[in-house]
Amino acid sequence: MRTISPPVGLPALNETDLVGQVARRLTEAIVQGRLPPGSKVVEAGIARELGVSRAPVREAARLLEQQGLLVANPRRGFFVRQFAADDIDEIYDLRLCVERHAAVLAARNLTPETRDKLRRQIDVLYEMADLDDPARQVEEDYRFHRLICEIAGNRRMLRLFDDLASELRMVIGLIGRLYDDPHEIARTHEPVLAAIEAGHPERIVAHIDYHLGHAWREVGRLVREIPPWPAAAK
Amino acid sequence: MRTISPPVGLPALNETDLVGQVARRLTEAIVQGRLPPGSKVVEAGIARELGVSRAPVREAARLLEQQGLLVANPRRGFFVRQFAADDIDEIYDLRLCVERHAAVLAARNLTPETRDKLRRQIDVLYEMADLDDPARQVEEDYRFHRLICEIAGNRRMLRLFDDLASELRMVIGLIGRLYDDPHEIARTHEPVLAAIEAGHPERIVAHIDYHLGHAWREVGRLVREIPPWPAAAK
DNA sequence: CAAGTCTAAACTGTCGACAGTCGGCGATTA
DNA sequence: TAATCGCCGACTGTCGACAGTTTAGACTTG
Repeated sequence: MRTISPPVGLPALNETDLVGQVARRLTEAIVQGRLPPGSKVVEAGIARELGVSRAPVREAARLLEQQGLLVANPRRGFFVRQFAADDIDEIYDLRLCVERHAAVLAARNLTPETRDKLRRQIDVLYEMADLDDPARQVEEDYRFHRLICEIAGNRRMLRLFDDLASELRMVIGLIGRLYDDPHEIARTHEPVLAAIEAGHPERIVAHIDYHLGHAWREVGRLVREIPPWPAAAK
Repeated sequence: MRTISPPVGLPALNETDLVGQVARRLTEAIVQGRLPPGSKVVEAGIARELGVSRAPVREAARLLEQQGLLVANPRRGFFVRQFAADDIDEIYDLRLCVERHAAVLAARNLTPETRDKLRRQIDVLYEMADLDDPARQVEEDYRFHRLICEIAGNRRMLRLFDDLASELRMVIGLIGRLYDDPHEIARTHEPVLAAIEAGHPERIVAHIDYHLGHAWREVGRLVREIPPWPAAAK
C-alpha cells in the first residue's frame, strides 16, 4: 500500500487573494492614467468601488508604495507617485547597470532553447510593429529585456527589473506613443541578441549601452516635453 | 502545529507610525535570530506582545515580505525567509554589479566633504576593530558601502543597497562572527577609497571587485559550513 | 478684497469581531 | 498496522466601527 497521495496533475487554485487583485487593479488604473500622478488614493473610495473593505486596499497600497507607484503621507493618505525628469535618469541609470550585467550572464548561460526564445521575442516585436500596436509593443519590448534577466538566472535581478519596469510603464503610459518608427525599435534589438550569441563581454556591454542609451534619451526627451504633469486630479 | 505563539521578547511600543515601528521590531528580532529562519510569524502573537492590533502587524509583515525577510503562504501566514547558499551568490552578484557602478559614479561626484566622510568611516572601522565589536563593525562596514551609494546620487540604487543589506544582515546575524581579524577588514577598505579618489574607472572596478569578492567568498564559505539551518523553531 | 478663523465633513489609523481554513490528533477501518 | 476520516483549536482574511486628524468651505475681519 505505497499509495499516499495519488499524483493527479491538478493546478492549485488560489481563489480569494483580494490583496493581490486590488494591487493589480490599482496598478492598472495608475498605468492607464485613470489615477493621474499626484492624485490621492482614497482608501474607502477604492474599497467601495471594488466591493471590498479597506483592509485589503491598505495592504495593496503598501505593496505599491514599496514598488514606487504610490507614496504614503502619514495621516494624509496614499498619493500616486509623481515622476520628475531625474527619476527617468535614475531608472535608466540603474537599468543600464543591471542589464549590462544580466546580458553578460545570459550569454554565459545561453542554450539553444533560450537563444530561440530571444529570437522569437524579437520576431514578436516585428509583428507588433506590423499591427501598429504601440502599447503591446512596449510590453513585448519589456518581455525581451526581462527574458535576458531571466536567462541570467539571478532571481533578485529579475525582481529588480520588474520593479523598474513597473515604474517605467507608468511614465510611458503617460507620454503615450513612444517611437515614431515601430519597425526601427524592433530592429535595434538585433545587435543585442547578436552580441549575446557571440559572447564577447565588451561587445555585449557596448550594444546594451547603445540600445538602452537610445531609449533613455528618447524617454527623457519626451518626459521633458510634457512639462510638469497632466492635471493631477484632486 | 500546536503552538500558542511563544513570546519572542518584544517590548511594547506606543505613539504613531505603528507600522514602521512594528516593521523595525520584527526586523530586529529576525536579524538577531530571535525569530529563526523558517519559523512562523503569528500575527496575533506579535500583536499581543507589542500591545497593538493585528492590522499594523499585517501591514508591517507585507513590508518585510517585499523586502525579502518574510515569505507569505496564503492562508498559512508569514514565515521567516530561509536562505540557501545560492541566495548568497545572488545577493553578492547583484551587489557587485551595483556597487561597481556606484563607486564609479561616486568618484565622479566626489567632493572634499564626501571624501572626508568616507575617510572617517574607515577610521570608524578601525575603532570598531579596536573595541572588538563584530556586530557594530559589520554595521559600520555597511555604512561605508552605503555612503558610496549615497554619494553616487541615485536614490533607487541606494534603496536597492538597503534591501540587499537587510537580507545580508539576516544571514550574517546567523553565522555570527564574520572575520578572524577585524583590523584586516578595516584595512581592506583603504584601496577602495584610494581608487575612488584617483578616479580611474578601471581601478575602481578592480578594487571593488577584489574587496566584495573577498567578502562574497568568505560569507559563502561560512554559510556552506552551517549546513541546513539552525533548528527552525516552529 | 485678501487673509485669517472656525466648523463640519471626509479620511486615516487602529481596533475587535467573525467566518472560514489549516493542521494535528485520536478514532476508524480495512 | 497503517492509511484515512473527522473533529477541534489555532490562526488568517476580511469586515465594520470609532477616535483623532486633515481638509474644504463658509464666515469673519482688517
